[in-house]
Amino acid sequence: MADPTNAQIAAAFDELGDLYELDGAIVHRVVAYRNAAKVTRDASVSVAALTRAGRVTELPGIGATLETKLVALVETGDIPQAQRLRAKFPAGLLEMTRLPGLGPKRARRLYEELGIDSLQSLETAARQQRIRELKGFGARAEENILASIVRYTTALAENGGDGTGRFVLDRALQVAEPIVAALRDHPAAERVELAGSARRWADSVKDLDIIATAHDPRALAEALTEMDVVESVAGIGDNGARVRTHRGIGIDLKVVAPDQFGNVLQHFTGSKEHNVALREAAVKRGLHVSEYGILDDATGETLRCATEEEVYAALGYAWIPPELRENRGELQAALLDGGSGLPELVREEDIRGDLHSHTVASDGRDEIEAMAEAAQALGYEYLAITDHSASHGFGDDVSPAELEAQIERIHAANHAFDGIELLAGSEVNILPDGSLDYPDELLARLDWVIASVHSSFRIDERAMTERVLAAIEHPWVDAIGHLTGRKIEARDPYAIDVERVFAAAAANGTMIEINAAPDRRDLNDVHARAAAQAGVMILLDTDAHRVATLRSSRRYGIATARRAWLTREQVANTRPWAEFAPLRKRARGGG
DNA sequence: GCCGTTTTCGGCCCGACTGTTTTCAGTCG
Repeated sequence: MADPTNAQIAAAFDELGDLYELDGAIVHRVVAYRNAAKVTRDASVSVAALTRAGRVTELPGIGATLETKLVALVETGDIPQAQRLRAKFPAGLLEMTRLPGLGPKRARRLYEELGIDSLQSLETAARQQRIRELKGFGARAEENILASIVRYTTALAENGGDGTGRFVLDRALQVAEPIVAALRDHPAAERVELAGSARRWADSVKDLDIIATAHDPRALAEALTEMDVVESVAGIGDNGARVRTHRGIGIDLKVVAPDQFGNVLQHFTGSKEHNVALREAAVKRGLHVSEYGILDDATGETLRCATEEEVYAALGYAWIPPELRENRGELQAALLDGGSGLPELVREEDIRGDLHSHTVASDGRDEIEAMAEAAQALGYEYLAITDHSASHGFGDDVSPAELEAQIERIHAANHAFDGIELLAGSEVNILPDGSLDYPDELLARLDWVIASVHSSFRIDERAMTERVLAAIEHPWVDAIGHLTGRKIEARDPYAIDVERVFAAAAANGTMIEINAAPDRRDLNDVHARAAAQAGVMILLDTDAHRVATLRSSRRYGIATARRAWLTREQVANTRPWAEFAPLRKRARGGG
């Protein structure tokens, strides 16, 4: 049996936490499981392998008890305590706790006192007005439960996902950025900042938080509610407004006092895990952090901060870029006294070229020349044209003969354009057996080859890993594209042993891209950090299929790189062409 | 269940909101 992936282990911890919570365990025990799930999900090495090596308690939040459970999970595929609790609580009960407003305590009472064990029996009981008979429940509770069930089930039907209703970041920013700009332009506004997971550049967001200060808070709140994008207003007052846009995304505007702006912005930027860790560390120094200020036990005074820099400084830290605020070591690194130092993160303007783009030769929309002009407009020194290969299908495949003609076209364009190097490339399919779909002689004639998986996603982890390793070891493969194939909020990554992949890529001098397409961002932040630590040269590519995305996608790749703690040096295509060219495997004698 | 420049036991971030209460538990972010 294959080892469970980190994602599978994390899911097992989450499930056990939920089950223990239903079972009435103290909250700290439940939190311990949720922490362990997150640590596992964020781990850059195989937690199963660490468990086998007897080293898993080196992970923060994993102690002797969880180690025992991990051993059982790795060796038998399940955890005995989970089996026991699953028998005790029906699966429908866990689903009930996912309804907003219905937690483990109340769900369990519904189960024990009314025998309700599913969303269906819950709905029936609410309609029959049997729930109000329970002490602590009333008619309002029945209404809310029915409304929650409707929202939950329609969300499930609409996005086919888990009903969490998250938005890929670019969709959310398309809404958020014009709103923030408009609020900043409003005469009543002083400061307006996006907060929350959008400010941290997370893969997806649930809703949008905007923090502001204003001469006339009410006027600013009204300005938001009157915007065309707003579908409905859930609330408005002197402290802000809460609205829903036509796109279905909720926006919470908070207008706060200027001397607390830093506290509030820091609090609502999160992440939750970052804030909890920040506060726990502060308590040990007699400081209590909240969105209103920092209460000092010694003086009884509350420090209010107009800026985030003041908040972090008061707690002994350098200001931490929002992309790093995930409790992945950033607090330790930011300590003013004894920290190891935060990395100088790569920036959008550091990028000097793009190594993955498409044209009309395959499924792109624009011609070589248009893409070249767009790249030049971005100040790039190089652009690789990498259309799909011979077996791509969808009517977009490029036969070997067509590729030969494409090489000529690209080289001709390269002569026509001054100041930019146009690379004749290809995004070659990695076939299920690990072979490529062009002959080696043709691959050798190209200036650049990026190899990707575009078919047979569901083969098992071992086969997928061997498949990609074959490409990594291939002499004419310079880089690997979108390694895990995930589509954010739409398609899970395929099973692949990223540790083996990164080790092989580092050993072979094969680069791995962060594909910047906003619905891919693949490598993800955790993988990209692990890859760089393993010595892999990271690329930042847009996979642009048209002129516009050559620019517009780039910042999502940068965001992932920054969330991965990457510096400019760790991203290969921050280098000028003269330095990048010899880094290609084919230039290093790889062929 | 984890963890240790106040601890191997006794702590574990902080506050708002909701609905049901008459002082609060549960839930959420």
